[in-house]
Amino acid sequence: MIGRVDAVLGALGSRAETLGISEIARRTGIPKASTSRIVAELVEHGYLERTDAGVGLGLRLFELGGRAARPLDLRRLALVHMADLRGATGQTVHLAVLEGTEVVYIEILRSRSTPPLPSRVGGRVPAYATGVGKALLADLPPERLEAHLPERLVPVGPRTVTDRELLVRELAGIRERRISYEREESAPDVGCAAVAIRGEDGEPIAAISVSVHLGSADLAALGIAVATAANAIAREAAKARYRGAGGSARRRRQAR
Amino acid sequence: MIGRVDAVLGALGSRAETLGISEIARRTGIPKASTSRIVAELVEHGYLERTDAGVGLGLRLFELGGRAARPLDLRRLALVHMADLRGATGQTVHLAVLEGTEVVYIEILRSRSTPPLPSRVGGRVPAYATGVGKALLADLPPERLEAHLPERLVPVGPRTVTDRELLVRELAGIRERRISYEREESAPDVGCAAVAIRGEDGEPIAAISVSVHLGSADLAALGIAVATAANAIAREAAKARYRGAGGSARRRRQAR
DNA sequence: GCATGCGTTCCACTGAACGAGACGACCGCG
DNA sequence: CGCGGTCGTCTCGTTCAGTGGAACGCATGC
Repeated sequence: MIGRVDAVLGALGSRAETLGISEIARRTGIPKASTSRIVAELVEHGYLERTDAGVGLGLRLFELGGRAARPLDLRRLALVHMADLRGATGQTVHLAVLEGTEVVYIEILRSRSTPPLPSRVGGRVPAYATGVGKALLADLPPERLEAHLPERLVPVGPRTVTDRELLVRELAGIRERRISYEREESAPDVGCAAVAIRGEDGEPIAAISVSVHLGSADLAALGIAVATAANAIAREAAKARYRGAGGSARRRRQAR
Repeated sequence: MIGRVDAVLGALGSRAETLGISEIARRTGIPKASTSRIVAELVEHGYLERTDAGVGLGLRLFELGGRAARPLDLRRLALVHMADLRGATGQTVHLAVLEGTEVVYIEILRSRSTPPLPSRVGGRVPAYATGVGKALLADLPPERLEAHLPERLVPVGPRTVTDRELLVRELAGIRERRISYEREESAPDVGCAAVAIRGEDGEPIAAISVSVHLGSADLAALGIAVATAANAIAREAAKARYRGAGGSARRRRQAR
């Protein structure tokens, strides 16, 4: 049942649109009568809303979304340091987490000096094609890397690395030097320096980055500033005993 | 089933905390075994996350929340005008919608000149105790007002109007002059001028306000600026054929 | 060791969820 | 205007997904 609810919500959330019952049914593969019933119940509870143009995601999600634990925690830890970094560099600053094979943007402090970026708070981009994503992938133990790479590396931007071996080698380099660079891998004309942030247990919990017009700034110099901010956030996380999400067996063992 | 899911999500969202299964069960009245199963399924789909401290709302809600139709639409219509208003007044600007007996804040552009406000994007406050709420209540047809007032008007701030007749009379005055004022009804030391924004069909779709230290500014003068911004937003809404949420019978009739 | 509380799993039960089909409303087209 | 197609909702017999009490292992405190 929750799978069906998720499918309906996902159909409406994938492109922030309103759809009719029949179209939702087509997209989710759920029969029309069932779709109608599920939608009616979701509307009743505020998760969906009816408009003249069809059904859209409802205010209840907006309210609950603002209370999601990880964004709240990470923002609390990172926001002042992000603002510091934006102040120091004059560029757009991102905070993102790794989720499956993608990064989800938690917070974006925008600057006019940076080109318009396709990134969106709450949005997802394939991790391998972004600076923050590569920083996070590089910080994983090698045996866990495979789970976070899709089978095929599809081009996202003009210079996305789609060769798996090349990418793995790049990640090894990032692991060594800790700073990840992106050059037009996710969007044209965009460069970026990113660093993973570690939680109390040394595991990566998020990554922070500065984005620029490619070629307009020295990425290596920016990388040092980003690493500085990442360290400050990591220290806050350690102080708060913060470790991100996941009650996994691995973490359970370490805690006991 | 969706009612139970909503109860679980609501228990975790009401105070942005993490809880154990047993505590969720106690708060929702759902038996522990069922709670455990529902939680497991919600975790599997990303709506909840497990941490060391318990279960919290998950990233999926964060992602979907950012795609809720009404906040997206209203922000698109209102954001530049809100920024204009903040620029002109130097104060914090709110955008809110009426939902049941409460307002939900859609966007808040904060200013340092305004005292720290308890309002929060995605948060709820009783409508009768806020400037934006009273503006929206006043703009309702009288026969629909009762549905948006709670049985008992509970004090929220030091000067909340808790006498029903007094409030109804005040709403009538707001209906006449259109500008709603708030003086410490929702929080101490806070004054506010607010105006309802109408959609294409003339129905109230949201309200916009400026908040100040009470006594630090002329609320009537601010009210005129707020009305100016509300008009501009209403014009955008009309241009976009925007009418807010609700596929009600009343609206259906007018559309045909 | 005992008591208490936690979270998970099991399993018999049942009623909530299910989907095919019907139907009225609406729309576009000839 | 009639027809065909699509929409969203409702009906109803079916069934299986969801349910909750009980059991259980684990952790904690006394």
